[in-house]
Amino acid sequence: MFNSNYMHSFTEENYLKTIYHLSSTNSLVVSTNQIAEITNTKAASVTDMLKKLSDKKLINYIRYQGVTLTENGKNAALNIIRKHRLWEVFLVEKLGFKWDEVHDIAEELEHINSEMLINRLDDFLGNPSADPHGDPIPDRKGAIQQKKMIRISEMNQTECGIISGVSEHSSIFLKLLEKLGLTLGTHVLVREKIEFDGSVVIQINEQNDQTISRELAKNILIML
Amino acid sequence: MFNSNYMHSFTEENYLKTIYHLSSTNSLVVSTNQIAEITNTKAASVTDMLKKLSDKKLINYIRYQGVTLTENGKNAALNIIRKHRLWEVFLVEKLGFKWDEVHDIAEELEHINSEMLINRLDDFLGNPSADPHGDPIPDRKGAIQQKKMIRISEMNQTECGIISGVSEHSSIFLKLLEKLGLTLGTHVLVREKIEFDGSVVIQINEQNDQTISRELAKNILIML
DNA sequence: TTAAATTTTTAGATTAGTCTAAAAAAATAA
DNA sequence: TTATTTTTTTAGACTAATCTAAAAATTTAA
Repeated sequence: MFNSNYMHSFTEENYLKTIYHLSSTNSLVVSTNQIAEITNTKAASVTDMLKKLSDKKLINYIRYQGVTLTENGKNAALNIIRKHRLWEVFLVEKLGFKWDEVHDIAEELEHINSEMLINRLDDFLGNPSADPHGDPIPDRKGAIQQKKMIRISEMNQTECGIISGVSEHSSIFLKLLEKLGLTLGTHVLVREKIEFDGSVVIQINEQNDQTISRELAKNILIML
Repeated sequence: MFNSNYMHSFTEENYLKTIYHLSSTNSLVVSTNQIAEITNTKAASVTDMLKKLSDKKLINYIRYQGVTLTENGKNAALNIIRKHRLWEVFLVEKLGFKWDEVHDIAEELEHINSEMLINRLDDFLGNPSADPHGDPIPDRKGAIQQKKMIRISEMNQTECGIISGVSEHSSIFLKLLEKLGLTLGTHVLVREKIEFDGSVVIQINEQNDQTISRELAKNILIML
């Protein structure tokens, strides 16, 4: 019953997901060491798994040269990401979790295997287009509409927009944003950019001004 | 992160659940072969796992003599059963699944590890006392209030009651009950008991009469 | 453009959960 | 109460996913 043709093991799924994320945030071609770091394993273990995923035609793999996902591999990865993000919406919208509490639980739920389940969940949630962190949710065919967003650190003085995403998902970061009132949907206007340390003075929701560090400004995504 | 002290592997959890079920439906002491049959493994594999569970103090195990659950083992089993049944309620009540469709998905969901998740799910569902098949849901302390129920096959002529549970959970059986209008909450009166083959003539919801086989009558539970 | 450093792969071992075949214990029957 | 059958355990092997140590390939630097 478990692990039929079109199914992949828990571990294989995590590798595919990792390769997808690395491939879309860093270089298109992903290296063994990059994967080892994210999955908390050793390079030797990664090599073994890459051979296996390559045999299954889920990745394009050439020794010493890194990997890319095949069409099948990409679809599998997007499906896992779809499940992860839908479950996150469920946890926040229906069960009252905070946005910094849902990642680990969704990491488990994303491996539950039932297309019917996930499509019904999707409908139950009203077919949301983004998860609680603003990340887009692939539809049932794997199509993902990536909104064009810009980091606060890349904005110019007097520019403004709405906080629509984050590029860092750690609980410590999300809790801080919450405390500073920098949650999704917040209106941000750039008052001043401090050249010395990269910090930015912003106006929040057309009210108070606040200075945020470069580290913070780099990880908050704005839709203009 | 995975499998800390108080956590058990997917496989260990399934063994504990199986032992609990066998212990409460058959004899208190469970045999190696019984477990092998339910878990679809060989007796030799079961013996290996029994040693492991015994080392972890989850079962009382004496070679050649079968096993019982320890207090810890019983709590672990009840927690898995709680999760399984709450997820079944979720699937039926919130996602519109039918009662014969939820078992396999709940088999996967029951292994998701988060006490907070399951307690919030419990609240979200309105703290149900039974799952879609009428099986009682243990509370967060593992307490389970077993309703006193009787099989239709054990009822006498002229006795009546409400269908409140089933002792068989296969899709084929549940679909049949659905077709015959014998779902939970249905009122049943015993008109006649056919001695020859054990079939029973029943009146359904104070309306039409119907004859059901012994096999069916044995697996429908009534609250008088 | 060779030498040094880094990255990646191979070789061989380990663990969890499973298997088959054979041995040991217990239950049943003659 | 001995012989036969059944159940359970042991012994030894296999697979997936991991590891360490060492070898091979690639990249960087002198």
